[in-house]
Amino acid sequence: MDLDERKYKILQAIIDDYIATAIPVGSRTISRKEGMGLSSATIRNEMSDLEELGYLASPHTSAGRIPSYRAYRLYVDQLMRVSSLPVTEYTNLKRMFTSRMGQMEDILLTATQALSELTEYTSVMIAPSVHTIKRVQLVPITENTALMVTVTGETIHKDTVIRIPDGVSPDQLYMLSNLLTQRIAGKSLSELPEIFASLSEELSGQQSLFQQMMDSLQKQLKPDARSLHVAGAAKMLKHPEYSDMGRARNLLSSLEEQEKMANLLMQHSGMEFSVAIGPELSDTGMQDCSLVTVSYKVGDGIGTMGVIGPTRMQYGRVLSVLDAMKNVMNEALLSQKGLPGENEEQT
Amino acid sequence: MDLDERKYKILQAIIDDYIATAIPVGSRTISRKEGMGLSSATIRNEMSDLEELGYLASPHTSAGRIPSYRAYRLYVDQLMRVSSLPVTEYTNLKRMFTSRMGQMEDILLTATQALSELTEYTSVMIAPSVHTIKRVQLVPITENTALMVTVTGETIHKDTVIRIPDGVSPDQLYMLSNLLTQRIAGKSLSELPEIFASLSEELSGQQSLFQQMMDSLQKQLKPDARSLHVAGAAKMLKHPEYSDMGRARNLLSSLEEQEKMANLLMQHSGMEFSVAIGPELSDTGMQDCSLVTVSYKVGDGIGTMGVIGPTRMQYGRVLSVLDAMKNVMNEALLSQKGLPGENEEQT
DNA sequence: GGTTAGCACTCATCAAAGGAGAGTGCTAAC
DNA sequence: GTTAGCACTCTCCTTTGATGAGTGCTAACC
Repeated sequence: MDLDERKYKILQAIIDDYIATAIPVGSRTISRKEGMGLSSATIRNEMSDLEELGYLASPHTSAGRIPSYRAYRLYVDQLMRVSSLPVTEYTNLKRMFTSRMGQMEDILLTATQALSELTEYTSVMIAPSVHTIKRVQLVPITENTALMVTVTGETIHKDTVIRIPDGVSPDQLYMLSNLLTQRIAGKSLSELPEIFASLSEELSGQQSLFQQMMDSLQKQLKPDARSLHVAGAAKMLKHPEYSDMGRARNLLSSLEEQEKMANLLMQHSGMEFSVAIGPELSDTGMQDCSLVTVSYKVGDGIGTMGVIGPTRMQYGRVLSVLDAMKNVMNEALLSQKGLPGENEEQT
Repeated sequence: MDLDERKYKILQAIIDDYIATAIPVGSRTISRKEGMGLSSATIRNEMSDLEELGYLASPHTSAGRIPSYRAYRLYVDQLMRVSSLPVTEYTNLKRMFTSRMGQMEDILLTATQALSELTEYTSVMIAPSVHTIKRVQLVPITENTALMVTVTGETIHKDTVIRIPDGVSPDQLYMLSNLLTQRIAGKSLSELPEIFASLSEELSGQQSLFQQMMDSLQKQLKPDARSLHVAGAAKMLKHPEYSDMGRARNLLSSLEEQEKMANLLMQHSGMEFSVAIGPELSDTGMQDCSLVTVSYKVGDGIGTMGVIGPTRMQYGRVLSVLDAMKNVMNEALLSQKGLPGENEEQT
């Protein structure tokens, strides 16, 4: 079952070649490769073995071989070399984030677009989900409505409209906000129910208001589809595997289903790196794609970004780009706090 | 130069047919149409005239004719009949908005998706831009930063992170917010500079803080690319005009350029309806598309939504869908305020 | 004079046929 | 174990011819 040294080498050469060209690779192509030193006939025999082992497949009798999903799995796990991103590219990337970057949203948007530009594939990103709250404040809108602003980190905040019972003044809302903030700050989602329970005893008569606040807090702490960014979907059409219209449309439709995509990414959340190949994505309708993801941290929140491409993906390149992006984003998010002297890590 | 009754009728029949089928229409097809009562030969003569007048073109000698951009212009301006949306579809549409709709964002998202579903084209939407402010509030985040929340309407609000000078307490921020709100509420962008001038005299020493707030207010009042929604881009691939990969990619890339799209929509902002056909869109890289837009109002803000499709677009249908959507959105946004009894119009 | 039937002509589209090229599998020799 | 050689397979491309839709023109018709 195990492959010997030579088979590994040949398989790697085949995959490398196929990733680069997208055309089935023949025995002669490999035998002519630098450092191979074997005739095409020998390669042919080895290829035949590899096919039997399930690593290669031939589209038809007299085409070359193409790697199977299994081969890509092996490639990613063992054969691939991941070089770090060239310095020039890395500095370019960094520069994109040092210009007038404002909000979290801007950073995510820029990162998503850059990811797609650098890889020539589609990129997806979900904003970090957060689990503790720093501050809650009610901002009056009309007599009977207020905006509930939740600050969950230096850079992340969300809002919902809340209905206010009659006869509650703006100043009362302010007091309430302060009280709530005091009790809630630093607590996690699971602790909220007790806090609310004790609070509503203290401040009885405001049940409906509390209930609303509780509900929206819970909603806000869950990562939602709205925090999903997708960039470079059109880039997929560049790759020959999507010259078939039906396939292309399928893929693009999947990418547009924000909920689905967000869930998919969430599944990989927290994993430092992860690579899902072809059939491993079958429940998402993207059977002939691969998804490479990395997670990044912002404060105590974890976000995930990924690159979607054909199974014949430049895994090595994509991984190095993602790794670089993770670093650059971290730096950007740290410096973005606007608090020189408070940065926890190196600049 | 003017066309007689019969030419109008024939041209209309040709355009209708071409819009429905996307294949060049021949003289026989038209002559067989109900209520035409002319032989193919006669139609042929008329078509020949129409071609000379620039309303028709033939892809090659023995294909039928296809309408020119000029013909579509004429069609939209004079020939087309816009029926209002069938009642069943309208009620379906309404139902989508009556379920648990929360924020403005949700409504926009739903509307954009529905628009694309109903028309089978791509839809775009920008959130209403606003010109007066109802309330400003600073919410402390850390020692040195605060979130500036601006409420500009019952449903619209934006936020930016602001840097706070040392030694300003949360309560001071609250006071400041109230003072600012008092002075600013109901004023428009152009009046802001004076207000700030007089305020900064009163509260000297807080120049940098004021400057920041001023800057972000101005930024917030401008509609930005971030408020753009696009839905159903993949739908374009369904239409035969985009079976050519290069063309399809061009279009999809354009759709991804949020800034460009937002600007394009802004150009049509305020117009009740507008239709831009083919070459009229040439500066956007979508020469062979058409864009139909309508504007909708939310409070004193005006938003714009549109549908992008091939020049061979079902203009009548699209217009009626957009009109219906405008109404439904208005209702949704009114009822969404959560203030029964305060609705300015019928429910 | 407008309308129509008839006919020659044009051109895209489709299917069939044949050649070229790439690649394989097998066999026999090294 | 490795390699050269060769027959064989199958896709891809081009050519060819048939089909059919549609036009433009002319001459006849009302």
